[in-house]
Amino acid sequence: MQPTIDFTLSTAPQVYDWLRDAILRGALPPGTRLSETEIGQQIGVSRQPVREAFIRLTADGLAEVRPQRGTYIRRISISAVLSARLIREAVESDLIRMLAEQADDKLITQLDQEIAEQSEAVARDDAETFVRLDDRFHRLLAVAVGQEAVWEVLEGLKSQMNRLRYITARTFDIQKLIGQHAEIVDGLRNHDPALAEAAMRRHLRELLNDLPEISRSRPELFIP
Amino acid sequence: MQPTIDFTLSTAPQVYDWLRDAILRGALPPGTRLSETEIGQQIGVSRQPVREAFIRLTADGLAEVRPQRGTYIRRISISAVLSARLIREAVESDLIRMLAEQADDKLITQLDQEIAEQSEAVARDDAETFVRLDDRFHRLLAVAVGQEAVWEVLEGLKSQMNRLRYITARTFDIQKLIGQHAEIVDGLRNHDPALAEAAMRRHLRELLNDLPEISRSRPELFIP
DNA sequence: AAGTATTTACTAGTATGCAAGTATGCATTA
DNA sequence: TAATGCATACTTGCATACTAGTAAATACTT
Repeated sequence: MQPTIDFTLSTAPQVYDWLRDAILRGALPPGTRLSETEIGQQIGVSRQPVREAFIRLTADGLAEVRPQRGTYIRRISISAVLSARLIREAVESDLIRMLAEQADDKLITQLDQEIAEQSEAVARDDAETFVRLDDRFHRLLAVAVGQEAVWEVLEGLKSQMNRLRYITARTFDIQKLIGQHAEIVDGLRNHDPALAEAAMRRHLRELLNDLPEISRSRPELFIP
Repeated sequence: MQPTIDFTLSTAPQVYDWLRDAILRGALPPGTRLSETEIGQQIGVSRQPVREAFIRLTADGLAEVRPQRGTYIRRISISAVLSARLIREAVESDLIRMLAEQADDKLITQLDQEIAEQSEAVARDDAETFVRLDDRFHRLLAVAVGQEAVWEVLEGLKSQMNRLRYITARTFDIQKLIGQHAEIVDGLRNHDPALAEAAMRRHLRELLNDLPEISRSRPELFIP
């Protein structure tokens, strides 16, 4: 596990991107102890850019600096995950209602195509691709109502949820999720805001179904 | 304009808090050029803690570092402000619906009291106090449904909106805002989720009424 | 042997030095 | 006069030295 640093560019952002990705993928599990010096030596840079990466990770809520003691990967905050889900449901519900009133045939066709791709991925048992396609599907809905900036905000909030997703990826019933995507698109196709919203809320409420079980079986990963 | 640095604590976070407050209050208007060295000399610390404060401000979207050129206070992003408002409306609407089903007499009394305090502030023509009370009112609603963490997230998003608020504070029709607060509480009093939600949406949709005018008269403060 | 002081090896926080890129004003040139 | 080259004074990015605080192992005392 080693990043490729391009020394013609600034190193600090590259260190940040590398560490952030590693945390979200679970390669650096909660509670892991990091050290500015150690990481710096590992990738061949001084403490300084590593330190700056740690500061940004702390601002993201992904790391925690204990002065004169060390820097630790933060445990997953259950309340932060639940908050992110609630916010996502509220916002995407509003967006989908707006979209139901203005969706045109071209968009519906595009969304049907997205769902077909998702089905292909699940047929190949390719969970990782599905996660990517799922993100793209929801993003596309936001872009279609001209609210790409809103999705960017949700993306940031989702970081805590994503950490969970990598832990629980196997237990998802992906086929069911795709069916829910189809229900959402049906709501758009019929220009029925209430239907689309109901489908979206049902969909997003299922995302954390297995949180209680996971947090019971792996308590060392979580804080309230 | 000078912060008081407590040298028994870490200085970097203190520098960050000071600069952030100055930006949100408009004391450092968009486009202002900062310098690590200059700020450091001004408050008697080295470049390092100032630099770390700049990094966090950049992560907040409040500053922008141009390598080898300087650090600048970011202009207010109109799309970010609009996104924050949309998200706030979606989330607070959901929260107020949940609250309408479970609000008890004690809470209603407390909210009535809050509104009374707001009226006192407007009677004294004390706009600054009203801004504080307004924040407390909305926060209280979130806390009452057990979603304080959600409000913390909204607080972060609101930073761009707050910069606007300090510019436009005088032009607000505060009396009208208080009336809308009362409508929201009436919805809760009658345990009528639809009524409460409608009042909340009406309320939050007015917050940016004067954005078009402000952005036309002060274009140097904004980017699309 | 148990408990207490001390040493030692770490940690992050801060200050400073150097390198490299940028902007600006001035001198030079056509 | 206008345009170009260049010296100079900035800027941030990174490396390094030093400080102070923490924790754990070790030595010492009772």
